[in-house]
Amino acid sequence: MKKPIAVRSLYGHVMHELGQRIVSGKVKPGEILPREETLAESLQVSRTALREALKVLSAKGLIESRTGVGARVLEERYWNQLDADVLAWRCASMPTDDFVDKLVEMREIIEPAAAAAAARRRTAPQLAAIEEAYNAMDAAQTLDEWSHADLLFHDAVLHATGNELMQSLFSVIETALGTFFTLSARNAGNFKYSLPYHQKVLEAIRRKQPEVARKTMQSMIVDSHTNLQRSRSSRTRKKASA
Amino acid sequence: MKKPIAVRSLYGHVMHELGQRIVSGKVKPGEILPREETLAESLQVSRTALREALKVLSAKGLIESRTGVGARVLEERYWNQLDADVLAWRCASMPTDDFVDKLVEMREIIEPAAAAAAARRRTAPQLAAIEEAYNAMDAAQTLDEWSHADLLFHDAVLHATGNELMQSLFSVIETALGTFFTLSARNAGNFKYSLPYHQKVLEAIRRKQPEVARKTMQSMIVDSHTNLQRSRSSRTRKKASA
DNA sequence: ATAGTCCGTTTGTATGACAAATGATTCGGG
DNA sequence: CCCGAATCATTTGTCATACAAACGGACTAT
Repeated sequence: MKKPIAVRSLYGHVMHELGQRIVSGKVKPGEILPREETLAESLQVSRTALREALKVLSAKGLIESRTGVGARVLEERYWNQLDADVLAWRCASMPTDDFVDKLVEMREIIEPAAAAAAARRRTAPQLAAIEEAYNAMDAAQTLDEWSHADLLFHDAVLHATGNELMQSLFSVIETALGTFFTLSARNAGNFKYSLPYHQKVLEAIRRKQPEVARKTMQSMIVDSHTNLQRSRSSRTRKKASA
Repeated sequence: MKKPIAVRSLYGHVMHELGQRIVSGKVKPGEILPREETLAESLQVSRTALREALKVLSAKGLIESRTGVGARVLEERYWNQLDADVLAWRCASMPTDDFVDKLVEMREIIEPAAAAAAARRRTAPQLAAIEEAYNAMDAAQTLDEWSHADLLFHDAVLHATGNELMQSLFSVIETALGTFFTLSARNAGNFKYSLPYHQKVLEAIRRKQPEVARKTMQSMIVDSHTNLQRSRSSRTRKKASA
């Protein structure tokens, strides 16, 4: 789930700006950022605000500051790739096909297992939350309403596993679904095509049938991936004919 | 893999102290921390250092600072549970059996899938890295050497998936294995008992046999979980007889 | 050639000041 | 008496400045 507040403070803007520069590759791993005073000046903020941004970027594993040397951009293997901000920055410009595939692979690993665990252990209120999300999906009139309810559904399933480590993976699912909605926005005709899948998952979790839940969730993801590839190839064709 | 530097600066100490207080439950979600000036004084640091610690804790989703109100501890669902620090704080005092089970569940979901993906896509250098780790495990004389090599092995497998999102889950495996080594330190007699499993995983990845790799990894985790439960029940018995 | 020392550079920490936002309190009108 | 609006105290947000500490390269003496 999203953090309560999403407003960006001054330091937030700076962090966003620098984070995006790093993730997008405008500054590459190994490079040293300009010294704090210079950076602060070029970004029009005080050194204090800049330093808070650098501290957070450092916590996300993007940079490492050392006395007397400066802030070095770390290699990608040190990046906190599951961090919601890092994921968002990678999707800021149109995400690579390659990256989309990786997101889907993560979903294929996480969500079927989560659905199975939820079917085994869900409590009544957890089931109710899933059902509520499903009903919202059913009632959705616009793509926006649908995508919001869809996120709620998948979050509720993760929550129903009763394993909070699982739920922290929501950032990955959120990014994957967000990308999917963006890419498939043009063929918005039948955005509710996956509703039956969701219903089957809900039913399997209600009836405590782990393997049914797992397989159905698996099918849903594979299916949505297929759809994505279709819209991807049409995009390619469009590009080639242009 | 660990970050290059592990030394703790002043702000690091403060962050560690406050983070542990929150994760351990000494201050509970919903509570407001003392005002910055007071906190800084009681921790013997300047407000500057304190604020950097608070910013990072805020980035980890543990707290939320609001002007005129103070820093509120957020509910656990907002915590960045996969963060290496948060995981470490949860294990700081002897981890709950409940938490260990959750770690194992994550391993059961992640690692078999990772082993399968690695068997499908590993490059020659990636395989070499896994093999090197295996050889180090084989040659290990002490529990320390073994655990270090073991971490390298599992990290190399994650790396061989070619999916960097996968590799960021290493923090979970690291914490799980670390806990395992701690809990099973007393019966350190045959700490190398899982070597054959590792060999089979290595071979399956070498021969590009995804399903063999998946199943073997799965068995290894189940087996180590069984071992853990054994040492856990002996601990319980000891406690009961005391 | 090499080890040790010096020195400039850059981050780390401390301090003091003010701006901005929040929530409670007070005041005024109905 | 009730309710809304202005006011005020409190707390974080941002800025500016100063100095301490660590790092790396240059320089020196052996």
